[in-house]
Amino acid sequence: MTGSADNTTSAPHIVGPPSLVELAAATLRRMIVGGDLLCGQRIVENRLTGQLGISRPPLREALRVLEREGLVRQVPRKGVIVTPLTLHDIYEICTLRAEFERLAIRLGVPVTDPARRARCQQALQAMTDAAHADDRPAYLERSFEFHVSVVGLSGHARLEEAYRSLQLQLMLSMALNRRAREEHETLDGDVARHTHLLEIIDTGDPQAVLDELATHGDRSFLDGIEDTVDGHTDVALAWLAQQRTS
Amino acid sequence: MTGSADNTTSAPHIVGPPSLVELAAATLRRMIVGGDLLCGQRIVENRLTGQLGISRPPLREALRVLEREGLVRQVPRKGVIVTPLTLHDIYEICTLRAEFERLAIRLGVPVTDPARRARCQQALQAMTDAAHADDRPAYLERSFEFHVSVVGLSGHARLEEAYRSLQLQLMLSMALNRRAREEHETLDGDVARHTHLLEIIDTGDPQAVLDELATHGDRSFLDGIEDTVDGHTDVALAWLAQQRTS
DNA sequence: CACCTGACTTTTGTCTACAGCAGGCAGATC
DNA sequence: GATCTGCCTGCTGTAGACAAAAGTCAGGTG
Repeated sequence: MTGSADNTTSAPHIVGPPSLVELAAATLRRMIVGGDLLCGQRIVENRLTGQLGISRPPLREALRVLEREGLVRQVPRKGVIVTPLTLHDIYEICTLRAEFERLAIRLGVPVTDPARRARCQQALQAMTDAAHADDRPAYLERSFEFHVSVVGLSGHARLEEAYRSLQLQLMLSMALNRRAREEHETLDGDVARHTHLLEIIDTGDPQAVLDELATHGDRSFLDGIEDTVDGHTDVALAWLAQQRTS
Repeated sequence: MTGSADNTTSAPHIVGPPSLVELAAATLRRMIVGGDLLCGQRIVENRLTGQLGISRPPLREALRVLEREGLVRQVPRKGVIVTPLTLHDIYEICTLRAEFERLAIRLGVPVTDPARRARCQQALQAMTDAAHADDRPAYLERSFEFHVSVVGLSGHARLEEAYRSLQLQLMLSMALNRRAREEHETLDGDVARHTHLLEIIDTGDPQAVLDELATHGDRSFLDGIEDTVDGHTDVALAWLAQQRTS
């Protein structure tokens, strides 16, 4: 009626949000999961403002966001540190992430909305492109988005958000031993595994997808992880042992 | 070695954190779930600074926190509004919350750590006290904490956190029709139901707890909810119909 | 009479500045 | 020589102020 006929899509923002807060949050996420900031390392606000070229208020807001995402921990009057992960934390992250994936598959397979399926396909394509370009940082992000899109098959935005947070923390865990990321030689094999996963999803059989997911995970980063972290809970140790036997 | 012998507990902060951000966030949470701020209502920062007696930076940080919790929605350059809930949102919130509870029970029952069991008992006691004092706002908060403590039986802090966020959004949903909160006559009956739940937990049978939870929910707030919200997805409508038949 | 256009007001986004607390270090005392 | 106390630096927490963008309303024009 009042013009603007192409506003049918419910896109919240057509043009990227120029908010310094989100920019800073995104940059900090990359720095943390990329290993530029180590677990337990203290983050001094004034230090980062100079590094990012912004002022303290937006940086502080970004840090609040990252705190809610579980990437940093804020102690009042003391400062903020990159979340120090214990073995129990890693156990929590991995198991919950798997449970969320299972739940999403249970709710979202067989796929009803073609748009969701298309989103997975698009993410997989982006992954493939990054693999062919041998751009490992980009590949990691694309892989991240693909997994999120798979969880998005459930149509539950809140589940997707919770999963996104856990996935970020998983990447933080993986950053603990940098070695595991180097030995991740076969990007193409990884792409093949994900392509296969999407194929199984297309069959519409939830159980088949769950079975595939059970063996899908990349558990190489767990090698020798108990030497680099503290917090050896008994349940965590039992879980770790079970992960290695299967 | 260097004195301070009683520092065995890993308490992060002995004295409460006097951070204005957390204070403001807590106050805003109460205002939102209490119905002082309605869904979709716009929040003007300067308005609230005068109301809370604080400055804008801490308020903005608090709003970022609440945004991550799903209580408010921030649109760049436009402002922040209380999250407008659709029927599909309510469907998401209720189903995911139930799934998280089921997951927590599966992971946490039978109870291994006595401290977790004690926490539930303590929360239940606080609920009972609030019921006897007929303090409904306090009862709502205590009930909230009890449910969180039950999920905490799983020992998964991240699951507990995700559940806490969903529970908050559920309270936001309940605030949609204020009538449901008034008709909530029998506080004592509610206490009895929760006491019964804890007793079943003590039996150590997860399936029994799941069965109890299936009929435990307070679904009265769903009455006529489809008239007060938009976003009638087909899955949401189907779920709503199913909720009423069972 | 309806619509467009312009300036105005309100509100958000950001920056700079100041107050208060925590940790470290030097000096004095036992 | 060891320990305790007082200062001192640095950082966080908060406040106020400025600039830019969006919404609003009045006025003019077709």
